Amino acid sequence: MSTRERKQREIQEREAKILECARPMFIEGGYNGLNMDRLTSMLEYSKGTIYNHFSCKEEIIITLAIQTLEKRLAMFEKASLFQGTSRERIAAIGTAAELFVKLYPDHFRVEQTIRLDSIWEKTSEERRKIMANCEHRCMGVVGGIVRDAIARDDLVLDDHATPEEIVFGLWSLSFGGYSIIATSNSLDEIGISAPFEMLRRNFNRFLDGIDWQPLSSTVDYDAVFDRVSEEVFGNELQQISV
Amino acid sequence: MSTRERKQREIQEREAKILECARPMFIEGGYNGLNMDRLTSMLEYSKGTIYNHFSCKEEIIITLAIQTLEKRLAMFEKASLFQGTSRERIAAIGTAAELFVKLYPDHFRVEQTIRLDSIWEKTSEERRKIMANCEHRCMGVVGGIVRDAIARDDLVLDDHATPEEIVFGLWSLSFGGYSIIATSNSLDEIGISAPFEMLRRNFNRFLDGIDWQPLSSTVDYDAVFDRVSEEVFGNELQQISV
DNA sequence: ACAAATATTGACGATCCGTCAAAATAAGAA
DNA sequence: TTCTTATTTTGACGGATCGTCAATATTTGT
Repeated sequence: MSTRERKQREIQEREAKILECARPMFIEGGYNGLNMDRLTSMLEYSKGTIYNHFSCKEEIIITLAIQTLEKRLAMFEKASLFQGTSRERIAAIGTAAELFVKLYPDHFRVEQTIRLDSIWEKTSEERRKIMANCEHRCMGVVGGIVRDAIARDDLVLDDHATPEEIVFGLWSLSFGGYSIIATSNSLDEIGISAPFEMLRRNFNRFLDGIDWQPLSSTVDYDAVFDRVSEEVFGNELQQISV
Repeated sequence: MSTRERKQREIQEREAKILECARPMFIEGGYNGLNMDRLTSMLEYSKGTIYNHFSCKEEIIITLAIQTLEKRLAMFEKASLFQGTSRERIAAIGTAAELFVKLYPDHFRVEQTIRLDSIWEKTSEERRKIMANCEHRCMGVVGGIVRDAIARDDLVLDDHATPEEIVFGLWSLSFGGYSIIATSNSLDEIGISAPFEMLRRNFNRFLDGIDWQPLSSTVDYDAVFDRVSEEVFGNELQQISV
């Protein structure tokens, strides 16, 4: 029965090939750039075979998104294991987020596309769940650090605030910042140069705002960024120049 | 020569009609939902006439975005005239941003679509400039308040920080937050209920983080939100229930 | 060796964008 | 008013692309 296994492996490999071919096409020209006819002619498989793997174009795109979301989750989980104060650990998450954006600069465009309702509607419930799962686990990792900070008295939340509210804040700030960086043309012109550094400082301003100890006035979190980059993500970073 | 003027007016009116018809189509089904053939058959004009106004589908969509961006700019300018401390005035901007999102809930989807590279590329330089202008002026309004706060000693920036950096922070936080609210399904499940209130509190956390006086611990900025809503935007709000 | 089940193919139908030659209308001249 | 010229409007059509499905090829089981 080894033929059965071989067949399965071949199917897996083919799926990987399809995605490998589709990704640069999408990066190049977005939703319209990913052309099913061209994809067909570039691969050695026919239209029908590709449609056996993915029931529609949108399913390919959401799978591209899932691929990178899984990388992000892995990076967040690695970052959360960083040894240090709770504030250093949340800084490590910030580092992971920034390095992720730089390692996979196309991810935002894929995710932005897939979130358009007209496209989202055509994706399968199954893959949507995988995406949601990735996201929830990412938030879970961050939430864990917030709760840990509270447990260690590094952070005190006022009356009705929840850890999720803080996670939402960090998420908003990062997501918004990276979206602006990714989609806005000519930030320079409006006085925003070195936006990544700006975002990092704004991240610290938010954390200082909730009095998450120790404050950025007493600890150099840029140094933490560098340490995390090297100690935790040294491997990943060899491929690019930050 | 009154016929010439009449003709011009008719063209203006027709353009308005096209956009009026296109907007609900786009809201309903996004980029694909805006169907040029259907648009044609719903209006009493033919395909060619519509293409005399807009050289392509994307031009219609960017014009929809510009329409609401102009409303936002007007709201920001109105908000910036609010009489009070600099911190109250920035709170007024926050109020304007939130009310804008609630008044024009479809704006984010339009803007998200237009920012996709594959669509952006097809828009005219002319309309892109109009969009950029709207955006820059919005940021200018906010920047003005930040500079005013510095001049009044309500706010002190550290060494290398610029007013633009603060604007970028507020922009990231708001844009990110509203994007998440608009596109994320089931925020409830992950512990984020009443996200607008959360975002407002996070907005204040950021401002407290940079020590913008007077802090939210001494002033009830929710009350300011209510005052601004009524005093400045009472008219606009009659049409909706916040 | 043959039958049944499964996988693959690519021509085709359907949809939709944008064009352009022809028709209609408006403007100007006689 | 009537005829000519300029402008505007029309909608049938070409071209591109998505997804289907009957026909073909391959694999599995007896």
